[in-house]
Amino acid sequence: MPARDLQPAESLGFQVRRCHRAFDRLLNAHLARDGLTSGFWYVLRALWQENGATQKRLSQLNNVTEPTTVTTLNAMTAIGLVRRERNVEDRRKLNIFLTPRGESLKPELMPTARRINEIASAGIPPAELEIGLRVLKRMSENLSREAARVNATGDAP
Amino acid sequence: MPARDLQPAESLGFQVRRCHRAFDRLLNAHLARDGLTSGFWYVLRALWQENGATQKRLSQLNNVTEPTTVTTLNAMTAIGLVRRERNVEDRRKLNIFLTPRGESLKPELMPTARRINEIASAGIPPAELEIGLRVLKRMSENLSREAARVNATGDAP
DNA sequence: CTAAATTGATTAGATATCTAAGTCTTATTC
DNA sequence: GAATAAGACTTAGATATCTAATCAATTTAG
Repeated sequence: MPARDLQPAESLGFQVRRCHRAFDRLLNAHLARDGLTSGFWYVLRALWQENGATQKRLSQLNNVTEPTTVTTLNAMTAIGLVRRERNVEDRRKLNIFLTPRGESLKPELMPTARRINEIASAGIPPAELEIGLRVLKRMSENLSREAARVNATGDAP
Repeated sequence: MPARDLQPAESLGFQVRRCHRAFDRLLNAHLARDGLTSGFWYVLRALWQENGATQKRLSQLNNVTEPTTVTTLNAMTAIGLVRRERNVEDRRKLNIFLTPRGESLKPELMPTARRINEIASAGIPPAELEIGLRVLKRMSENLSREAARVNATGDAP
């Protein structure tokens, strides 16, 4: 039997994208009141966990490219959320540190993040949320591995 | 007991974003060979299902704003994938139709989409994939509803 | 039946993201 | 140990996306 079309509604890629847009829009709507964006948010969050991370490390944590991180950090430095510090052992590296202002946003913003996750999760059994999270992690791994392979082997499909 | 920090790894919003980046990168890498982008892809897919949809309808299906759809359709029209046709009953509307070229991409691109979903799903039990899909759909609904509410009520958190 | 509100599409301007290429530093190799 | 390769960051240029404001057609209310 011929495989029937993969319907958008049944495509994981489609639904992940759709869900991402929904999260991102609501998150930005909340952050905009403080003059922040979702891009800033993900960097702040990484630094709250791992203050002093390099730009490369931040890129990996958020799964964005290094130029994207550069742009975001430029904007964040300009408004005084973070500062860059040249690493003395390896002068290629820059370590990124939170300013007091960057630190101080944590108690204000963490509840927002929690709240948005709660809104998203409403009415979904905890056991299913846990599986959903596991599936997302595994898919990210699978896709990143394939992207690395494609890059390495010069784009074999 | 004070709620401990919501770790990025355990945040649905974070993992959805991360996974979206991974999907989008791999999809774009494949489409780039045909001079296409993931934005085109989602419009094509919607039209394969619902040829003649209005721009507003396409925006809703893909959960992007109308200006985004306009930009995407301009680019797609320029390279001859779709054409716009003024609706005669309601002249505010434009119906979007696939050109023969737009039609013809389907048999080439559908297997690619299927393949990327397979890569993403590797090693995940079907039952869990199904739950993952259901969770994503429900979260999209929850978040869209909240975004609509926030817009309507003038931004009450 | 006209004035006001709503709707679909667009334009304008901003931010985020990507790829490709460039700079400077460190590591490797002959 | 000088030449070459690799690594971390940056710059340049392109696309996608968003919000806010505008335009034209239709619907709704007085």
